[in-house]
Amino acid sequence: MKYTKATNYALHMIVYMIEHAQSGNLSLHTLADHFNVSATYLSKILTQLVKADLIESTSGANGGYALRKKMEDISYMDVIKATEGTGSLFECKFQEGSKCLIQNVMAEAENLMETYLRDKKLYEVAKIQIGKGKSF
Amino acid sequence: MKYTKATNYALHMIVYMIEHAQSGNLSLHTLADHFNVSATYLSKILTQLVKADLIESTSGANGGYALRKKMEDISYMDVIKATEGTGSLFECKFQEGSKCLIQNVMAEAENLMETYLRDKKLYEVAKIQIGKGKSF
DNA sequence: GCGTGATTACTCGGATACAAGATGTCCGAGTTTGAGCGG
DNA sequence: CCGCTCAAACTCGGACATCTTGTATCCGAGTAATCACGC
Repeated sequence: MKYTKATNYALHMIVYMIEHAQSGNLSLHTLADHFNVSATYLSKILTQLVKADLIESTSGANGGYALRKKMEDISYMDVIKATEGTGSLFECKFQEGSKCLIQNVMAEAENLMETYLRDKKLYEVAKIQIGKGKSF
Repeated sequence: MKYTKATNYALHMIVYMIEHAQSGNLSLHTLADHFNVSATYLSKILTQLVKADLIESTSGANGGYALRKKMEDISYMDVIKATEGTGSLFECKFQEGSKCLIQNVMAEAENLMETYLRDKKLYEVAKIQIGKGKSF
């Protein structure tokens, strides 16, 4: 099990959008160029972020993507859930519900990671990178 | 990202082997029957556990699989590493090494889960299930 | 009784088939802005 | 100046194509115990 590339893109995308939050809408093309990804593919990922209410999109000329949620509040977990989907990492195939003791332990472990990532905000990274003048 | 079925099987397999540790070697066929999995497939998983030095296999008549590592010491993480492979869950595709701040945070989160699972031993589950007379 | 060989009960590993999910492309359709043009 | 149309600049979503990985099967080979048989 690995995090998908989509998650990798999405996280960097949000950081980039935080850095350029004052520049108004960012077009798909701009983002795709900057990250060197195909625009059509990137649009799929951004759509996921839109559905998760992290960003919003406006179509038509001068349209594009912009943050929707308050930038200081966007956590790693927000983004990960959007791209990886909700649902536990481990599911016992032998017993239904939470009867499986192994599954309970695994869930506890996942929970640990999850709360950590729910507290960590992407804003922190963006701040630092703005200071350094870095782009991603 | 999800844990694979193989991990699910492997964890239950180890618990079962702890419960039946006194019965000598457990044949592939016995295990496959009990968990209702094809023997050939299960053998692949067990081979991974052998390579991770968690269990040992003896071929020939009366052969089979038995625990190698001290049963009280086998952690969830031992098994997971064996089946899922080592290596981080998240790898930044833009920057090499640990230059990516996002990756560092993700690694920290993973580390949290990992240490938890390294402390948790499968022996605990086996003990409880022996008490209940359960099989998995 | 004692070697020797065959049989039986096992695991090992490569090759391969199959399924699912991640990755990526194509294209047609909808939406908003703004420029151009005629009245 | 107003209103109309039209093109340009955008995003949206479905349908695919492709690649990778997990899941699973088949089969031939190797290994160890045990049984049978002949001496």
